[in-house]
Amino acid sequence: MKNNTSIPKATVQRLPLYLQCLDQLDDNSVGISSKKIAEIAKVNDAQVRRDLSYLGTLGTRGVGYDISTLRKQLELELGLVDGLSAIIIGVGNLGSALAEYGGFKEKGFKIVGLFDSDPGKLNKQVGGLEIKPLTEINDTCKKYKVAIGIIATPENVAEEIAEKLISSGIKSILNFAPTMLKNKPGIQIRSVDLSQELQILSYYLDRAPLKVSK
Amino acid sequence: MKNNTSIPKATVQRLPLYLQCLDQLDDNSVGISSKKIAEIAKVNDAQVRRDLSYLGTLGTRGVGYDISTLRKQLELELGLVDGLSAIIIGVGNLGSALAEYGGFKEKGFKIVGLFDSDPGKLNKQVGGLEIKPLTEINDTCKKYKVAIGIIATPENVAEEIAEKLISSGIKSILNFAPTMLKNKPGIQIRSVDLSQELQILSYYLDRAPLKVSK
DNA sequence: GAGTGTGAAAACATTCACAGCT
DNA sequence: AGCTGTGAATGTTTTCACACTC
Repeated sequence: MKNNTSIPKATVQRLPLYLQCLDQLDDNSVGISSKKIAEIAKVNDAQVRRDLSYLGTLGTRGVGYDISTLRKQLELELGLVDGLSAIIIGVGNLGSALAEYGGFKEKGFKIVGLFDSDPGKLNKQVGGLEIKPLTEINDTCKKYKVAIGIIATPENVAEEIAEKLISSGIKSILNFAPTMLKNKPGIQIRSVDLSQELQILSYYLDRAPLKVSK
Repeated sequence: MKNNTSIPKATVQRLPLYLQCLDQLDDNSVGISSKKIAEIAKVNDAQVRRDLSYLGTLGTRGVGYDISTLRKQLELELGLVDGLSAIIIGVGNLGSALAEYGGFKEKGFKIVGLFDSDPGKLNKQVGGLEIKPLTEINDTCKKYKVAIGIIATPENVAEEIAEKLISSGIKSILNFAPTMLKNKPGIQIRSVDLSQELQILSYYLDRAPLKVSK
């Protein structure tokens, strides 16, 4: 399929999942079928084929997908090829955890700055980086062409931090503070609210065995 | 609307969001309109009304929703009323962050146990709880009727931890390990993969201004 | 006038089922 | 025989638009 039209949102959400599936293949196999991916990702196999077809004609009929080609294409489509830089604002427990989280580098992201408003934390090292004051956000963004800002501050300052990030040229924000940031045009915001995840689980508690509207 | 039919998945995902919106109302207002909620939650206002209508007839035409009634109903529907218990397995950076994360108690969840396989961590206190060995998971689950298990271990042990949790009677798992857990019938699993969130943001980087399929 | 609740329409997403390639 | 890619069918979600209530 020729790729002019843009990829559906629902598909974009699953692409990282497929990438994860590939990483999880223990054996050194070379090819994989949509059925196998579907099994690991827990989705329908037609779904996998349709999703992957948005990336181009990647598979071989009767055979399957070449793992290395597929991985490359997924990374390309997701824009992971040239190691995006990110900074973390708020180096409390969560911020530290993120700073030391191995998964980011593994997936091609580079944390290039840690920032905190607490003077007591300045110059401390976390995950190999020194904690800097908020005033240096702008410089770091310029210097490293930072693509993504990760907010791990308390909720009450998240909004002003978001504005600071945007004024430093950042276009994408991953927000861990449990607050809804205001919409800014042209800025991508994703929020991960840990409590909300628990709340969703809570809804399905004990109802799981009953028929739930798919 | 009488509520026999079950609430759509997409709606369930948004209910915690609406709850968050209410918490965020700084002023001591008593009522709120779907339009206002929509603005904060960044969704369409008809969506808000449709979603809330699944919980019953909560609003008053011409007036709006009573905030306290609405909050109560949201909490009821999500099953948050009787303070669910959760345990955390893996007390590394992320596990510690979760253990000390205030948002959980605030939203009515109670962390009642921390577990780690590292003997060096045993008996240390984190967030007011002592770290226990994995062998005690089962006892704690029974004693506190633990509803939810939170996995914050390295990926390579996540699967076996999941099985241990299930065999201790846990029906809902929140998985932070970057690995796809196998499906178990009757068990609810939600995964939060931090890298995947960044990857999704990465896709929309610099494409945001272009027309992206909604 | 303001704002809900909801049919009906539109948009989007998933799944089936099979032709076509290896 | 096995597996992809994709029309067509189906299912789900969102949005419109308006009757109805306060």
